[in-house]
Amino acid sequence: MPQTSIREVARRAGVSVGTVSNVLNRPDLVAEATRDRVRAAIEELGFVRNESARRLRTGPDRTAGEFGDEPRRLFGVVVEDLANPYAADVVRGAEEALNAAGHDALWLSSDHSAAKEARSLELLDEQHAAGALIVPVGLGPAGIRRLRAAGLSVVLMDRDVSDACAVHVDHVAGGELAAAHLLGIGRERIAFVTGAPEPQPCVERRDGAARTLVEAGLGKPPVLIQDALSPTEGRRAARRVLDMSPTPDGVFCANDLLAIGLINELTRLGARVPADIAVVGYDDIELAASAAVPLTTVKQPRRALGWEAAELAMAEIREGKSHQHRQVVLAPELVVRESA
Amino acid sequence: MPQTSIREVARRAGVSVGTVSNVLNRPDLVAEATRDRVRAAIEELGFVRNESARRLRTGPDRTAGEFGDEPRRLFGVVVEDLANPYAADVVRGAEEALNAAGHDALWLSSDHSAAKEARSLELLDEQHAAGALIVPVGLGPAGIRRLRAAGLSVVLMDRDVSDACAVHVDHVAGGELAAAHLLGIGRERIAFVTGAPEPQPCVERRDGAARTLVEAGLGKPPVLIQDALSPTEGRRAARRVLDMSPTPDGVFCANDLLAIGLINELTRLGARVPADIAVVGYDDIELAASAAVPLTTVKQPRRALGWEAAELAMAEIREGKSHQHRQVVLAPELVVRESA
DNA sequence: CGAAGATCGTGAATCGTTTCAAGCTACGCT
DNA sequence: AGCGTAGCTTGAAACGATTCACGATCTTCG
Repeated sequence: MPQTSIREVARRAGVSVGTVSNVLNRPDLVAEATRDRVRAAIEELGFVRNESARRLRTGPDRTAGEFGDEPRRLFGVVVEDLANPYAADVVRGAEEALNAAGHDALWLSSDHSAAKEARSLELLDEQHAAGALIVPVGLGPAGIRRLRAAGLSVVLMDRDVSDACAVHVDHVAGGELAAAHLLGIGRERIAFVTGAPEPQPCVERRDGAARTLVEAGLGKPPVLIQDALSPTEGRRAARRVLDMSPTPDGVFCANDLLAIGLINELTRLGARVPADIAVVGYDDIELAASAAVPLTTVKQPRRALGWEAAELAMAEIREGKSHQHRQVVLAPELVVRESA
Repeated sequence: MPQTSIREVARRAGVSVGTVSNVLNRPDLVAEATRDRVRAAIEELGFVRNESARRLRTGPDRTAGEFGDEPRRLFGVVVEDLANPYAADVVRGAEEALNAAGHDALWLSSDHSAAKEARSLELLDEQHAAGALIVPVGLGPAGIRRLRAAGLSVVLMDRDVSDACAVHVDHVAGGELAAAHLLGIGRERIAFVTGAPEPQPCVERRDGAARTLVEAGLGKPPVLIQDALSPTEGRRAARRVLDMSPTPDGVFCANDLLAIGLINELTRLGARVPADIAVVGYDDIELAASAAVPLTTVKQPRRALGWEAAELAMAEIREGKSHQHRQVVLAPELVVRESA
C-alpha cells in the first residue's frame, strides 16, 4: 500500500501539492478557506507526512517543529549504566538544558561495552542527531573524528579524551576533600574501598585521597577492591575491613552505594559508625541522607554536569566552524552528616 | 556544503551511481576490482549514505543494517521518571529482550507530563521507530490509534488502557501479600503510607491491602499521604506515624524508598523496627537488602515486565494484521527479611 | 564462426516533500 | 480605463539513494 502522499491530499482538496505543503509549513500564507479544506482532506485521509522525504529535501538542518520555524534538534545521551542513579541525574540535567532550549533528548546505554557504545553512536548518526553527550567507554579520537565528520557535535562527560569538548568533575579534588575530612576528625588508619573494574573517576578519587594522606605523613592507604560498586559488595567489604590489621578507623568508599552497604554491615557486626570507624562516601545520592547512619559524602554536581555538557554541545553547533573545544571542570563539595 | 553524495563517489571511482549503490547493498553483484575502486572512493571522500533518501526510496521497511539483510528495528521505551530505579530495571529488561533479537532500544522520559509524553511519542514517530513501550501518563485510546496508524506497535506497561497490548504487575495481589504478612506476624493496627499524586499502581496496592484487612475484620487501614514517594518523605512520615492514635504496629509503604526513609527515622526517634512497628515496602530495589533494617518487601518482576513488553511489541510486528492484543499479568512475590 | 549465455555496468525513473519563480485575481488608486 | 499591488496558488525542479530493464563484453560450445 503506497503511503498516502501529499499529492493525494492535494487532489482531494482540489489544490496543488505546493499549497498542501504550505498548509503544513507556513499556514499563514494560505487563505483560510483553502487551509480548512486541505486540513479536512488531511484528516479524512489520515495523512502523515513522510519525514524521510522532508529531511531529504530540507537538508540536515531542521528536524521537525510543527511550524517550520525553530531548528528543533535531537541529542543523544549515552551513559554506561542506566541503573546507576548517578547516571540518571546527569541525564536529567542534560535533558533540562536541552528541553529548555527547545531540543529533544533521548538516551542510550553502552553497558560498559565498546561494541554497544559503537552501535548506539551509529544509531544516533542514522537518526541524524545533532549531538552526542557521552560517557565514553571505547570511544577514542578516531571515533570522535568520524562522528564529527557525520555532523554530530560530541561532548565527553566524566572522562578525558583529547580533541573534544568535555566536562567533568574534579575527582582528585573530591578525594582530597574526603581524606582531609577524615584526617580532620582525627582518623589515622584510613582505608579505601573500591570496585573492579575500577572506573577512571574512582582511580582519581583514590589518587586524591592518597596524595592528601601522603602529604600528612601517613603513607598510601590500603585499598580494598570489591567486585562491583554496589551495596551488596559494600556489605562484603565490611568483613574485610574488620579483618585488616591494624583495623582502620576511617574508610573512604569510591561511591555511596558501597558506603551504605558497608555501614549497614559494619553496624550489624558490632562496629559503631562513626565512633569506631568513620565512613565517607562519594556521590551524595538521595539515599545518602536517609541511610542508617546519615552519610558524610562528597557531593558531585551531577545535574550541573549534564547541564554543562548540553550547553557545550549546543554551543558547538551554534559556533560552527569557529568553535574551539572547551573543557569544563566542576568542583565537588563535601557534605558532612554523621557517618564521619 | 552539499553533503557528498553517491554521485560524487561514482564520478571519483569512474562508475555510475547504480554501481555505487550496488556496492553498498549487493556487493556480490559487482566485480571485485570495481568494488574495491568504489570502496576506496567512499573512504577517500568520507562518504556516508543519506539515510533519509534511502528510506524514502525503499519505503518503510528495512531500517538499516550494514548489509541490507536484517530488519533491524528501533524501539522506544518511554518511562515516567528515569531517576526511579524501578524504571531503570524495566528499561533494562526491555533492552535485553530487544537487543537479543537484534533490535535497538532507546528511551525517553515523560516526567509525568502528558505534553512531554506526547512530544516523546511524536519523536519516535519521526524517527520511524517500530514500536513504543510506554508507561502512559496522558496517552488514551485516541493517541494509541494515531500511533498505530503511523505504523508503531504500542505496548502499555503498568497501566491499563483498553485496545492495546499491555503487561503489568498484579498490584492488588501485591497489596494482599503485604497485608497478609503483617497480619500473619500478629499486627492489628496497620497503616498505609503513600505519596501524592498517587500513581495507579499504588492505589491498587492500597486496595489489595485494604481488602485483605477488611476480610480479616480490621476495617480499612488509615492512609498517610506524603508529598512524594521518596526516602525524604518517608522520614517525614515517621513522625506522623508515631503521632497517630492508636500508634500503628505495622506499616505498609507504597514503595521501598518511602519504607527505607521511614525505618531510618523511626529508629532514630526511638521506635524499634520490627519490634514496635513492622514495616513492609514494595519494589525490592537493590538497596532494600542493605537498609538499616533489611527490608521485607514485595518484589516486582521488573525486568520481566520490560522483557514481556518487548516480546509483545515484537510479536505485534511479526504477526501484522492477524495480531490480537494480549494482556500479560505478572505476579509479585513477597520477600521476607527483617523489617516485618 | 556465430549464437547463446554469463557477467557487469548503465542511466533514467522514482520515492514524497519543499522551494521558488511565476501566474492569476481582485482591489484600490489615479 | 489603466496600473500597481497584495494575496494566493501553481507546477516544476530539486534532494540523494534504489531499482530495473537494457546494453556491452566476454565465454563457451556446437
